[in-house]
Amino acid sequence: MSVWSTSRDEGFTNACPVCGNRLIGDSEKGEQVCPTCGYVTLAPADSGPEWKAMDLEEKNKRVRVGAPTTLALHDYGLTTEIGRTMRDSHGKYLDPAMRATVEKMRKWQSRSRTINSEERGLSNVLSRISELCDALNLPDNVAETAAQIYRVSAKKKVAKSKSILGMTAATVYLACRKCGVSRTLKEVARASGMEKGSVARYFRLVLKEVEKEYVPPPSVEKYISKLVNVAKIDSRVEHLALTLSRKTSDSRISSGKAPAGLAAAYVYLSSVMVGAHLPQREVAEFAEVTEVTVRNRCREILDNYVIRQEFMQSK
DNA sequence: ATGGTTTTTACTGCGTC
DNA sequence: GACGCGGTAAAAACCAT
Repeated sequence: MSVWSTSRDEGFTNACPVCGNRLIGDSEKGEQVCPTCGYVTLAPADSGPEWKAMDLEEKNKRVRVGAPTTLALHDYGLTTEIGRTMRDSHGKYLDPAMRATVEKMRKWQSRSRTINSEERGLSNVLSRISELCDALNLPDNVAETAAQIYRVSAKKKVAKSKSILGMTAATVYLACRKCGVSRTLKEVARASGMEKGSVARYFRLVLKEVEKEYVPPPSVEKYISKLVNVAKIDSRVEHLALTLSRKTSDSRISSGKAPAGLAAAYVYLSSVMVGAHLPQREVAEFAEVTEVTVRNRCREILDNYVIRQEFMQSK
């Protein structure tokens, strides 16, 4: 980052952005080469008009749409280019094979540079977002939503100098909630390899800055369906759990309680009533809560409602 | 930061197979 | 004995203030 944002004056004593080693080379020509990885940079001060003009032409041919060329070209006054001199860092001419290689590199370099750094960063994050969505087996619409959220937060500068990992996890989690897909913060955190707490922090940030109003977590019903799916439970159990949940939707029971725990309780109760009788242990495990929580929710449901036979018949 | 609420951890006792 | 279940106290996590 510092490499890209330093001013022209001090930009020449920098470390290689690829491997971190100190760059060496001809500052008069404006070229600097990394002795280790071969990274070459050309200072904007030395970017002569001839190749600049060529680049503009090339750009106009290749790029159909995008930011104004001046903006895209100049990278805020800092640009990276592989020189055309075909000499190595000691001024010696390169052999033909090396010339070809460098020529190829230069071509790619110039192509990739036609996209400005902001867009490059954006596409990087967007691909990370879709990776995370893949890992979580999320449907396309969630990935789309996540991408949209990130675009907005990038535009609003919320993502500025924030961890890419944190932002991707937060946007994906928010997208899940917006789409009503039941993925817990825990699951998203696990898939992204982050601490739950830090994902939560980023999530709150994105929620506050990008999504003006509060997005409620998925309903208990959603959790029930998910739980039944992942645990491959009889659909009769699901049906009963859902009716049970609807008939007893009550602030006394649900307010302030983790939906996953409630869902587990409904599924457990239903499994007993239907005769499948899953162990609490299993239901709790699939719902990612503890047995204690399942018991507590069960007790509260049974304390507040008399569950009559009708529920079982009305399947 | 704090206090209230919820969840988890860890442990115990009970009945049944 | 092992297993499933119910309960409890205390720690930890969470959330609004």
